Amino acid sequence: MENYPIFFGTQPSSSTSNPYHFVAGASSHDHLHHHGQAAGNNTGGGGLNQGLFLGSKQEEPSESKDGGDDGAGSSSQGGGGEADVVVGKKKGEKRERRPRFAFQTRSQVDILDDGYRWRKYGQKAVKNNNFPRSYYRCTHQGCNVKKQVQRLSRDEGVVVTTYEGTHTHPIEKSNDNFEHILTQMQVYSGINNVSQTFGNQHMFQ
DNA sequence: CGTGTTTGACCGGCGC
DNA sequence: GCGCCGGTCAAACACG
Repeated sequence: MENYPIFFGTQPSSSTSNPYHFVAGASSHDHLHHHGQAAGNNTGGGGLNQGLFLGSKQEEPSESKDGGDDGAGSSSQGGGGEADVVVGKKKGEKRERRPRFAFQTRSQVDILDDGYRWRKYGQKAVKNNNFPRSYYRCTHQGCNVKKQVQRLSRDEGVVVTTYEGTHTHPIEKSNDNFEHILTQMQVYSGINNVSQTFGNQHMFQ
């Protein structure tokens, strides 16, 4: 994998009941997007409709592709939380650029349910990592959003999730877990190492 | 029977 | 040009 601008603060955070701990990467020019419908759902405490996170794009000179152990070793990366992906098939065709957003979570489970339905379409063992990387695709028709889930070999409690693309449809189901996640999600923006905690979903609109 | 997972093959980009 | 490596395909399989 390339060098994603992921900020990763290894906080010891063993805060108990919640299995998820977000440590997300974002640039100083945060441009979070919200795709879910505004209405809440009838789950009482729910009401969170969460779209894909989008950061600002920032080209970054990738160092060495298969350099050191990616993820675990290289923790000093700066920049936005989004990288452009070229999905060009033919030379004549315009190359489609889709946003990427990578973040890391502390989770016991590999699959964190973010409210969308994902279909697994591949799994590969990557170099310098004992754990395989899983490839998922959104099952909604016409929605090309993909995501990769990878666990760090160094710290198996850390799961790196990389979203690619934006959902063109509202979220399918509410997720109390994800809402709970958001409350503890921390974004390390920029060089100042300023962390910011999401307290509510108003952040995403 | 519909939907999602598993898993080896295949392919393209990139470095040497 | 060749080989490595990451990403995707697709057929078989599992499960409700």
